Amino acid sequence: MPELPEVETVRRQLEKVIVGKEIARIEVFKAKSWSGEIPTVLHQQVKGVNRRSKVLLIRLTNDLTLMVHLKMSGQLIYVDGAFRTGGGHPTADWIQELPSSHTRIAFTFTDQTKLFFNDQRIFGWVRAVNNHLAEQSLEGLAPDVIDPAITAEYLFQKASKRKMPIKQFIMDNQIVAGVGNIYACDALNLAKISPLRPASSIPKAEMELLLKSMREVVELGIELGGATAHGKYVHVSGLAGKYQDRMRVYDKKGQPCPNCGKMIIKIKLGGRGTFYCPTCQI
DNA sequence: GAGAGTGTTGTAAC
DNA sequence: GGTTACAACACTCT
Repeated sequence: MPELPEVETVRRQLEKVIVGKEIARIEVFKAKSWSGEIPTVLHQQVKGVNRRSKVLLIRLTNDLTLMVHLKMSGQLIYVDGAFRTGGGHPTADWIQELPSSHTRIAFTFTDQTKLFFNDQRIFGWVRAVNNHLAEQSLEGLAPDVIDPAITAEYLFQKASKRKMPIKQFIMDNQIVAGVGNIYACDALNLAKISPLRPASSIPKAEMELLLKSMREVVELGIELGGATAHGKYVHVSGLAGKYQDRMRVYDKKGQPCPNCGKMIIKIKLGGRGTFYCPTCQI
């Protein structure tokens, strides 16, 4: 689930439904998914919901922050009585009882609404830390790709000493945050740049085009509520996103390239599936 | 049964 | 010290 647009979508939906609510109860079903002192979080109100890269920051009244990372398969699902909130269309496997076998943590608010943290692969986590610690742990993260602090000049400079493939370069959170595998593949296709090119070989003008392309696909992703890739087993706050219908090359091996109509191929790069068009991405 | 999956992090080797 | 490569995390689906 988590690419930046998915996390931002969750953030926006959460903001609408949990700000102002008081946490009455926390059930931890999987110890590995949680860290923090539960009593410090109880009876606190949610002040706001922020995001930094792919980390959600749920701010509480006592200067504590609940940091949430969904990693590969996490979901935050808000349940208000019998209905899930949001806007959009529930998917078929929504008709399930919560907590489910993948529920790792459940928050209950004083008005009896609930927030479930589901995570199939248990890579994700929720941490209750004080604000200072939260900031500290985010220090190494570069600004988001949609942050004006990221400029083509900055990327060009950073890339100048890097021989690593450009795709790995733009997915490096210490360079620029928020570009995951799907959006990296799509941005490179939009910019017509081969994912294999060494980062240092990209001239400034092309870097400008690449940055513009990264922003374009990420912003489209946010607009469409993120992607729900690989069919059904991932949802955005319980609702399917629509970006998957607009993906350019990701998961489209053998299909025609949106630029030139030639066939998209799949390779492995840095251990990750990488889709691109060898005809026009050069 | 093998391999792959939307993400990070730690370690080891250059 | 900077950069790069790769395994590991744990589980489900193809």
